[in-house]
Amino acid sequence: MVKESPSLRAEEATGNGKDRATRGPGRRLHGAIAHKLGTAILSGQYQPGDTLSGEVAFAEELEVSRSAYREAIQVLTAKGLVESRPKAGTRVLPRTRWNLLDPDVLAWAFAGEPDIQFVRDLFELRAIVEPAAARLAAQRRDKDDLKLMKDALAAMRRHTLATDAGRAADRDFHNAILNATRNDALLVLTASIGAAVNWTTQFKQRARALPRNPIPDHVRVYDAIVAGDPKAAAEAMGVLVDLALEDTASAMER
Amino acid sequence: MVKESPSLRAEEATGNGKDRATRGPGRRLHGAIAHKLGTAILSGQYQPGDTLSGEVAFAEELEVSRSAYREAIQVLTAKGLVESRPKAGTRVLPRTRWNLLDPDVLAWAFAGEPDIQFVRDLFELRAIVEPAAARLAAQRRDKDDLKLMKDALAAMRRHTLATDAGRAADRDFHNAILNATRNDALLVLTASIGAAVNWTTQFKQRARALPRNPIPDHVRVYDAIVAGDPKAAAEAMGVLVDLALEDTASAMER
DNA sequence: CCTTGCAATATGTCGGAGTAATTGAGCTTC
DNA sequence: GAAGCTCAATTACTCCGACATATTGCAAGG
Repeated sequence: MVKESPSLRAEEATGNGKDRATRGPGRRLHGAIAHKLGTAILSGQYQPGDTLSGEVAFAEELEVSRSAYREAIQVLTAKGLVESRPKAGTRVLPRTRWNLLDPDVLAWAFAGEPDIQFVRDLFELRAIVEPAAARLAAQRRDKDDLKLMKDALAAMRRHTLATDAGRAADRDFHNAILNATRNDALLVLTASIGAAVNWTTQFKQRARALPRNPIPDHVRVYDAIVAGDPKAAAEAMGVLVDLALEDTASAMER
Repeated sequence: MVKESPSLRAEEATGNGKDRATRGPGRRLHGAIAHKLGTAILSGQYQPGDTLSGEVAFAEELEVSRSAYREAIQVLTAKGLVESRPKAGTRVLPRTRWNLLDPDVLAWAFAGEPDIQFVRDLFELRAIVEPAAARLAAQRRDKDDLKLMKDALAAMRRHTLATDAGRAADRDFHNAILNATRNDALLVLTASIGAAVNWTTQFKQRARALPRNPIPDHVRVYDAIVAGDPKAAAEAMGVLVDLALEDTASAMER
């Protein structure tokens, strides 16, 4: 048995409890374990069909109690990543069983080197859903929705997409659109994907300076929604997503 | 506090272990608890902001160990339904935090009387995604995909939608289309929604005899995909979803 | 080839020690 | 005297390790 000093406990031992509670990988110990195992699975370190042999062995290796490990496994099971059966051990399920749209799973998928094919799938889904959302928003928005969009747009103008505040404003803008659709299912879906994709945006930023000014494209979407023109809103959002895809794709190919 | 004789243990006490293991609400004890609490939350029995006060109190009331209750809470936490913090108790999160696209959450949502608005949201999402999926399938399908669709279609003809086998064939047909898109994200999303919606299909069946023969509509989709005509495939799938929505809506209004 | 017994392993249970956060009392300040 | 702040006690979650149980894969024997 090799002591690898997994540093799961070490994090706690440093007494830096505040950080762990506010923005650690998982706020709690089992959350940290779930994060560790989740990223290992998503990164392909464990293949579907592999077995995480030994409840006790794992608990010892990670230097945590069996309870903590068990609760982490419950989390992974709840997200469809693994399945535990007596005697057989805990096995990684085939990819089709994974809840790829779960925010945590998405976060784990993008924790390491994101799979290019998966990123493309996500953008494709986004290209399907977001224009449709813009269409619905153009039909159903009220004054409050428009105000939220306008404010977010103004914030985007003030800061740029290179800053945290700017990216937050971008998220706010898209969220305002989703809210205007009055569709909860659409909201949670796109919010999850958007959050994950924004991870790749930082990626993109790191690769090179922003190649174009995104404001005019956003304004076109906003104007169409204000005008209550569903067709124009969908088309404007379509080009927005396409451009984002282009930028990300070219950034990842280098 | 009312004693409601939770009967979670009683199920085990009857010695009917096989049933619980094969097709119970959740295969395991904590799964059963998660199902119970999950349906209670989804049905609005617990409102967002409410607190499930007391780990020990709940464990005693349900007559299970604290560990089992705790693992169930982990599952709910993983799905974004609740959040546990020391001293404050376990609180139900606002609806926007829920992973509404999680298969289990969907199942819980449809366990009782499904919320009409939510069903409409789901159909709306389906109406957005499935035609787009058909479009992609028409572009990317290969011979094996077509064979799967053809077989499923034949099975649908043999059995009707009134039988389990027929509904399974329907699912196979749609899954074959999703597989042909070569997009995993699309696959898991629509599979989840489809499964949930099929719950309402049984509902529909219970309400009245099937009002129309669904085969011709399916054939139109199939033909368009065979021909490699994306536009026609998307349109044909669009009418298919619309008709399903109509049927379900009229069935729920009575 | 099928059945049966064994053993390995995950599941369920329990109670206690530890820890973090809320609450309210007591104090200080204006 | 009222308002705001500090701090400690309470409270509930969190983690732990050992024990009991049930399921199942595997192998031996019919």
